[in-house]
Amino acid sequence: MGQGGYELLWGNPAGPGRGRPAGLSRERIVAEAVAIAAAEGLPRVSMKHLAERLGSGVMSLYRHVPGKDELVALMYDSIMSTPPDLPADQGWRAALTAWAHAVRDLFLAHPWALPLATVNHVLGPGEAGWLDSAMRAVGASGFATDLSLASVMAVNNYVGGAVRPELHGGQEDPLWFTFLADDGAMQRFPALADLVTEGHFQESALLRDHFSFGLERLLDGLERYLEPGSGQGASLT
Amino acid sequence: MGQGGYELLWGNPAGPGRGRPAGLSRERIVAEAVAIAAAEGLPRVSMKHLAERLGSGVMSLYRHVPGKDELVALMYDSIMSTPPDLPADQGWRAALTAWAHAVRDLFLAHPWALPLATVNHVLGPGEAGWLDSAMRAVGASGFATDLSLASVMAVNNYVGGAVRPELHGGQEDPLWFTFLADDGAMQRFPALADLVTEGHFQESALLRDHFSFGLERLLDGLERYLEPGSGQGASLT
DNA sequence: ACCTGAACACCGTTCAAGT
DNA sequence: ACCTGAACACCGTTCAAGT
Repeated sequence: MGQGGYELLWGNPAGPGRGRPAGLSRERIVAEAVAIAAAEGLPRVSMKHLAERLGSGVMSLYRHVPGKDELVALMYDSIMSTPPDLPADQGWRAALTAWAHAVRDLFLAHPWALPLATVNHVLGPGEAGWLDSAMRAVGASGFATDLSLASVMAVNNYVGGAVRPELHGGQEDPLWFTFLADDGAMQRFPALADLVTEGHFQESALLRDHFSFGLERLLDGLERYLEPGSGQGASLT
Repeated sequence: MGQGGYELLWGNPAGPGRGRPAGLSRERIVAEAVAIAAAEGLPRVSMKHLAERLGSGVMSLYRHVPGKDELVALMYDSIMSTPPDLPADQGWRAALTAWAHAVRDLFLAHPWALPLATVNHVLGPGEAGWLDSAMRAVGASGFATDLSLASVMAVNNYVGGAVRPELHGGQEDPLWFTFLADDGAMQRFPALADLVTEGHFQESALLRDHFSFGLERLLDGLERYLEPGSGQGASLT
């Protein structure tokens, strides 16, 4: 216990309402930090800039938040404060499909959050709630917990990777393949050059197709495993 | 063209050998930066610290590299300088399996590089070579290019997400579920609490099982789509 | 012409001075 | 006791002084 100072990630929501916003509060700080990240990008979230936006002194922030790292953790968890609504009576596949698209929507709405997901962080109550909702939805079909977890993790892992091209592609600054579209690179990697000229890396409609295509394949594979149809039982190893 | 200063990402490998290492060179700078990231973590890669390690002045680095961002791009691409060896005559599934594990090994060997993959970056020749190797291996089975791309992307996206828990779990400081293992959280998320007590988030053997499990499901789904067995043709949409 | 130290505008956080 | 400004140890990069 007492891991660093991340306790407040799981702490009470800043106590019962005792009057007006009264100036600074943890909620207001986190909300403003999220707003800055959304509007100007995560690197612009500095204690100095944040305090300026809140009309307070820099050091006043440290009364409500132990430090920058914990603030970022709170920002990340805050965007997952409400778990998604999942169809309860249409089976595990419909539930996981809805869940996957909810995760996708979440990261499309908060592009700054995706790199944070790939960094070693503390599981907060928000993220735990999202995981829990998926586990319950899959578990409702009666699978063993380890099998449910493996399935949820597989979908979660896929989505985390698959949102990435959608975040970067289709925008005004397609950094990614800039150099592929040029001269010598075309000759070095002919298999890739075709794809660039056909627009597979830039058109957002194609990228969305890729997201759904991979998700459907994964769910097909899970379905074959979870509901073999034939006699073989379903065990993890 | 002239995108910022990332041209040198695709430029010649620093000219023909003209004598001894002679002090500073782009290769030496990038290699040392990678060594620092491996030993002390990416945040410790600062121009000042790097120059100190190289026994040079800070500003001398800017003679060989436009800036920090471009240096990081070069670091990232340098770890993919040699594409993986793939089995050439055992079909697309064997090739993609080998490729997926090679990507996994790459990020396990360079944990600092995974967050960079999720950030908007310029495709370098190294990463292009890895993609190209996968495209050629799958294309050899005769699928349409867009179908090959969708399959390679699906596997790539899955692996990028699935390596993540392996990087964080199984180490001495399992930050992730620290608070799940405690008191009230267990009651809020009972479905998750079981998994913690059973060790699903910490034991690296189980995490490796998860990686393979999801990959096999995805490949099963791709196989059913690419080789239907029944009469239906294979088209992307 | 080439190289690089000093200076600048930042950053997160400690520490002690203020009330 | 609570709050917060000044100070510290960083950071990447510009700019002009050095050779």
